[in-house]
Parts: sequence; C-alpha cells; structure tokens
Amino acid sequence: MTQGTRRDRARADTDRDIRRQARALLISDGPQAVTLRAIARELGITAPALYRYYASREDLIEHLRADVCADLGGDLDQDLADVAESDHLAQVLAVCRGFRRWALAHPQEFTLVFATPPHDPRKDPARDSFGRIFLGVAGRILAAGGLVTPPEQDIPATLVKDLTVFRSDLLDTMAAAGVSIADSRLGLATAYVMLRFWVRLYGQVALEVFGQFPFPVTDAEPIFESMLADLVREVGLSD
Amino acid sequence: MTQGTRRDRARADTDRDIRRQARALLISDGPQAVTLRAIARELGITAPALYRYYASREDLIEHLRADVCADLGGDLDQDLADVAESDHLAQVLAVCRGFRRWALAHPQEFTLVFATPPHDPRKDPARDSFGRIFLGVAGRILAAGGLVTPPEQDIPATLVKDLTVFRSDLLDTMAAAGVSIADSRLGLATAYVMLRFWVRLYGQVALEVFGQFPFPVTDAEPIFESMLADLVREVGLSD
DNA sequence: ACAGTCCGTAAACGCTGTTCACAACATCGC
DNA sequence: GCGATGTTGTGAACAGCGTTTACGGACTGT
Repeated sequence: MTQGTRRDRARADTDRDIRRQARALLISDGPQAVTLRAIARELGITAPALYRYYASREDLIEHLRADVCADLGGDLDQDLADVAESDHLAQVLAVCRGFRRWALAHPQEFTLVFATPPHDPRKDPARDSFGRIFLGVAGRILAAGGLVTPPEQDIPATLVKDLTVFRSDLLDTMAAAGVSIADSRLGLATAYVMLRFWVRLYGQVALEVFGQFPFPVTDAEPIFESMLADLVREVGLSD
Repeated sequence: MTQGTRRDRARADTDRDIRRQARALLISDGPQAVTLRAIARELGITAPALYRYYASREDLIEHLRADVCADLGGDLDQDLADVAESDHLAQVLAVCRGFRRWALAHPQEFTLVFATPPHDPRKDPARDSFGRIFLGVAGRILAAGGLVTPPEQDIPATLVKDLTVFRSDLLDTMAAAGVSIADSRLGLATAYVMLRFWVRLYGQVALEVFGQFPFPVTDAEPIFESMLADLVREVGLSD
C-alpha cells in the first residue's frame, strides 16, 4: 500500500513536529506558553505557516487535547497489560492508580483536558470526554467482574433515559472491540454505579492536582487509597 | 474617625473600579479577556496606570481570586442565615447546595479559584484555599451536630500530623469567631471526616462545572442530591 | 510656599494571533 | 516534458498584549 507522496509524508512529519512542540511548551510552561510563534520558532518556520495545518490556535489546542486523551488512554492500556486479565480487582486498581499517577505528573495537561469550562454549548463535551473513554476501558472490567448494584428504584428517575443511551452505547463500543458482555451484566444499575465510580475518582484526583486540600497534606496517597478501597468495596469488587 | 485624605478615598474608589471591571471581564469572557488594556479602557485611563495599584497583571489576578473566595463565603453565610441554627442537617445541606449553585452559575470564577495548577511551590496553597474557609464554616456545623466518626486506626498514619495541625487551627479559628467547641467534639477522626466530606463535595461540583460526565446528562442535580444524601448519612447527620 | 509623593500619560519595547499576497516548489494529467 | 494546479512558507501588515520609563501635574504635609 502506498505511503502517499513525498509531500504527504513531509506534511505528516511537520504536523507531528508541531504537535510535539506544542505539547512540550504546554508541559514546561503552561497553556499561555503555547503560542504559534514559539512553536514556529522552534521548528524554524514562521507563525503564518502553521495556518497551513490548523485553522487557528484554538484548533491546534483542540487537537492537543485529543492527543492528551489518546496518550493517557494508551498509558492506561499499558498499566493493564501488566495485570492478569482475570484479576478484575487488580485491573480496576491499576487503571485508577494509573490515572492518578498520570494526572499528578501532568498537571498542565490534566487542566487542559479535565478542567476547562465549556464554552461551546453546541459541541457536546460528553462525546469526547475522557470519562467516556475511561468507562469504555474500566467499564469493561467492572462489568466483567460483576458489580453489586443498588436497586433500580434508587436511580434518579431523570437519569434513566441518559443511562439507557449510555449503556447501549457502551455495549456497542465493547462489541466493536470484540468484547462480549451479557445483557444482564450491564444493566441500568451497573451503568449508574460506573457513573458514580467515575465521579468519585475524578473528584479525588482533581482536588489533588489543584491543591484544594483545606490544609497542607504531606502525603495524599493514603487518602486516595482509602477512597479507592471504599470504592471497590462499595461495588463489590474487594476481597 | 477620619476617612483619610480625599486622595486615599479616590484611590480606594479606583481600586474598587479596577477590581469590579476585571471581574466583569472574567465572568463575561473568561480569563484571557482580563487584560490591563481592557480594564483601563473601560475606566477611561491607560494600562500603565494600573501599575500604581498592582505590581503586575498576575498580582491583580491573585486579588481577583481572593475577591471571589470572599464573595462566595459571604454568599454561603447568607444561605445559612435562612436556616435555623439548631438544624444542623439543614445548615450543612444549605451550604453544600449553595456551593454547587454558585459554582454552576460562575464557571469562570470557579475555574480561576478552584482549578488552577499550582505553580509556586513556596506559596502554600492550602493557607488560602477555599476548602479551608469552607470547613471553617461547615466544620463548625458538622462539629456541633456531632459526627459519626471512623475508628482512629482507620486514619492513615501519615495524615495524623497534618490533621492534628488542621484540627487545632480549626479550633483556633472557631474560638476567634466566638464559637466554643468541646475538645471531644472535634477530635482527629472528626477532622478526618470533614476532610473527606470536602473531597467528595469538591469532586462532584468540579466534575459538573467542567462537564466531565462520561455521557450527556440531562439533569445532574439528582446525582448531586444523591451524593449529598450519602454524605450526610455517612457522617451521621441524616434523619 | 516648598518638597515629596502620588497618579496618569505617552512613548517605547518585545511579544501575541491573524490575514493577505507573493514566490517557489511539488504534483498531476495530458 | 510541459503547463496547470495545488501546496508550502514567507514577509509585511494589522490590531492587540504586558511592561517599563521619564515626565508633568495634582495632592499632601510641614
């Protein structure tokens, strides 16, 4: 299969360089350092050249967000590779710990992806949300492990419709990935538990990343582990 | 008592105007819109004039943060004023709901105060954290209500020292506010419960503000209320 | 009245995102 | 191979940014 023209390849190379440089600037100096001129300078081109690749600075930033999500997803997959597939508890723990570890090591990227106020109501943030990706991965493990779920009447009524869509979406995603989950294994209540799982995890990690403890905490890891132990116990995954 | 010179009063007026304008820009168009020139333009002065009041744009932003915290604290106090002081459950619910309501109504301000990666390790973020302020208020209610606390051996060992400092700090704050809490009412375990309370609340609210649900949620309030019900039940404050 | 302080300005510097017209090069189809 | 088309990058320009500096005028205290 042809690799495209030499020009296509050169374009892809340049695009990759642009993204790599943008990321480096984000990581080292935060979002305000991701300027078109800084990127261009590093690549030995001028800023207007970047408009050949992206419609705007904001467009580039959006792609950066997607890159961060994809890389994080890849990292979590790697974390999972080291754990026996049948050990559901260990897998869930690995994913959650991986997420936290990554977040603490990448505060600028975390902020970019996970803590930006929505500004375009027409664009459905949930469609690209990492929570969705996370639950695509962790949800599979959670569902396979068999969860302790609350009675379905405990699910807020206004949530049922949303959960139904999410659940079938999740089943489709899993089916597309060659994962077969029995219908009974992923009911509404299970989807609800997954949602709450994510809320708890995200909240704990965000608070740590943004230093929002009400007092100086020497070592936050035990707090996280305690929360995690609670979580897995509540969903019935603990020993 | 003298009000100071006319110049002092003019300075205070101008400062107030600067802050008001900066806030308005933040709210309407986000942090990148808070430029010295935009503020100056609105006040009919030039940008360099602002350096008579603030050392830098960043200095102004820091003051803006403090303003937001103070205003939020005032809002929560108002929420509390409508609730009988003896109804501890209602007071806690009011404060938590007030916090969420405010956060959802003020996403840019929330982001500025609650979701900025720390960048100055020498400056102790926890000293100015709103979590601290929040627990100064809510902690009083929680302690007065008498909490169900875990056994002290459940407190992570590495946290004990931090909690001890926090607890005595909290007692001092309350004493200074004329609130007397018996020593036994605010032990280490209680302080730990308060910490976990804040983590849960913050996490839920942040996730909502940043639209980090894994799927579109039509109405997030029931999720919040469900979490809140869990929280107050866990601390022994429910009916 | 005078000296010191404060406030605001204009000019300047170096930086930003973006647009536009042009030139050079690469690719494609005949 | 050649001409037409598309792509890539440039330089110039525009309007905007944060910040510094020196100056002049107003205010304050003695």
